[in-house]
Amino acid sequence: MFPALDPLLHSELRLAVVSLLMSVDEADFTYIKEQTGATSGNLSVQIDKLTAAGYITVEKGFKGKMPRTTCRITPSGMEAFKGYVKALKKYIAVGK
Amino acid sequence: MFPALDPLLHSELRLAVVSLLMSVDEADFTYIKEQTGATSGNLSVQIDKLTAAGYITVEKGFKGKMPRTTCRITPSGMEAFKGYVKALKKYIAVGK
DNA sequence: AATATTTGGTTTATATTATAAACTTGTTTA
DNA sequence: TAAACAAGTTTATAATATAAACCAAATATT
Repeated sequence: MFPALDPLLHSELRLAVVSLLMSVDEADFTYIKEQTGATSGNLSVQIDKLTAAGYITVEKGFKGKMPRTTCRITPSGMEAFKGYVKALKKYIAVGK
Repeated sequence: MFPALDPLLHSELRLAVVSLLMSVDEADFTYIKEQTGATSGNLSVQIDKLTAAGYITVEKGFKGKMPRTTCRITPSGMEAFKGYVKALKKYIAVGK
């Protein structure tokens, strides 16, 4: 009746990050930080967790001389997101 | 862009409990436990939190000689649930 | 030129949370 | 009457989210 919710995605910030990455080809740290309103520390930690899970990839490079961290969602991350949304709908579709 | 999610509802078990109570007039402890698959301890704690928040009410009585705990959602709980669902949709409606 | 500030993060610490394990009280059954 | 069961509650633990503190390099200021 109530399927388990992937704990990696059932987190406000991680869900926002993955949701954002679903809608764009890539996004860098600063942009994600702006869009989500997260603190750097929190974002850094959550990006690490998503990376460790294989849900996103991180590429570190430079924009001019400044460091730049670019994130992308992986096919596995897309699947996980879709699964999470599907599961969640069992919770929020009242009276069905 | 990503609205805050009510932390009281952003919990797998509490969300299941509230979701369940949205769909019925009332439900007792044992029934909720069956439907959610939760352990008694966990359910007891989460029911307390929802009660403290004013999202549900708890009525203790007896069915014959056995104790019975009946839960109902409050108007405030209904509002909170609706708000949570609305906020959540910003996260799961990709590409909109 | 030296110093201060900003950028782009990482690491570490803390406070909260979810969850399970252990316990309690009373009831039914063998 | 003793064992098992019902219906929970309380307490302990492990995981989590989050913020605070820190760091290195680049840029701006005096």
